[in-house]
Amino acid sequence: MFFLKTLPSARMVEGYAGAHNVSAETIIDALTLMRRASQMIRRLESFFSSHGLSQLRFLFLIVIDREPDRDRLTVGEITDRLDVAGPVVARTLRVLEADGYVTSQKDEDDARTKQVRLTPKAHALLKRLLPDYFAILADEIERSK
Amino acid sequence: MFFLKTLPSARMVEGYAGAHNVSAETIIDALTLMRRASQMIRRLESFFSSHGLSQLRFLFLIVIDREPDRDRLTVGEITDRLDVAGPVVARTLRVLEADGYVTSQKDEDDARTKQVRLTPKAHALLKRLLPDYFAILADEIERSK
DNA sequence: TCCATTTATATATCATGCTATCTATCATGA
DNA sequence: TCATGATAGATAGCATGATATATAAATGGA
Repeated sequence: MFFLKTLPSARMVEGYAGAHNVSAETIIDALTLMRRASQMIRRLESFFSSHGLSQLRFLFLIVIDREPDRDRLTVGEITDRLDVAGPVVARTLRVLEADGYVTSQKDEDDARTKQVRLTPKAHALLKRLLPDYFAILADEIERSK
Repeated sequence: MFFLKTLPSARMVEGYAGAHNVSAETIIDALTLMRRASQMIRRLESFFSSHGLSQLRFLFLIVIDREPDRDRLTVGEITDRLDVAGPVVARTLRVLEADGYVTSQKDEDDARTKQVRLTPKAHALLKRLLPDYFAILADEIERSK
């Protein structure tokens, strides 16, 4: 998350020592990118929160759901696809399982690995949330044009 | 922060029910925006962390430093400029004060408000960090062109 | 004047990110 | 075959975001 409400002007950026190597415009572009993304993420988190989820829990479900030709992933495969540390995945799994969105069971060939799959409740939730999710993304892109 | 390492393809987005109201391309644009910003923010946090700071602590100092014609801000003014909740500002202030980057004192006219100003140590730190900060922003913009 | 309201900031507590470390299981080569 | 190292995942504990609430000072109308 980026935490500045009002970006500096190009003049202000130029005023800072060290900004002379790069164009102030480039700096403003970078700050604008982070600001826009942060506003988008705040809105998404608020949306997910109103449905008892979070962005991470939603994406956790999505990466399983979107896998072609498979209906389950191991914890490690989920960790590979999500940009968070392993322990966060482990805890998120515990929460999603407690909430009845996923089930997990030991792999029968390798007792170290755990297979995670979505419940019907999760499929129903995704089906319900995706249209609004896409609508928010589209709206945020539109509004900044 | 956005937590997906690999974005879905346009085809995959189209495959999801509800995506038909908006173009898959728009959705990909939004996801790309969040992904790029998140990578940028991760890199910045790592940079700040290696200097004993965080993005928030850095921006806290910046908003005071960049104020024209003033060398101090109240806690409320800092909260107005930063996109975090009040209690986070209060705690960040405590940390920055303990680290010797800011000093604070009660306003003499209004005992409720507290004036915060940068120490010479903070000015020196900003002067040292800003060139690298701008270089990272510029590099991240370049790399995604 | 004085009590009710507003304003400025701090405290308490929770949720969730991180790194470091642990346990259990598997694989391999002397 | 069994000790060594690699791999999968979980646990411990910290840092820092959020919301709800408390405290203290200023303000303003009866």
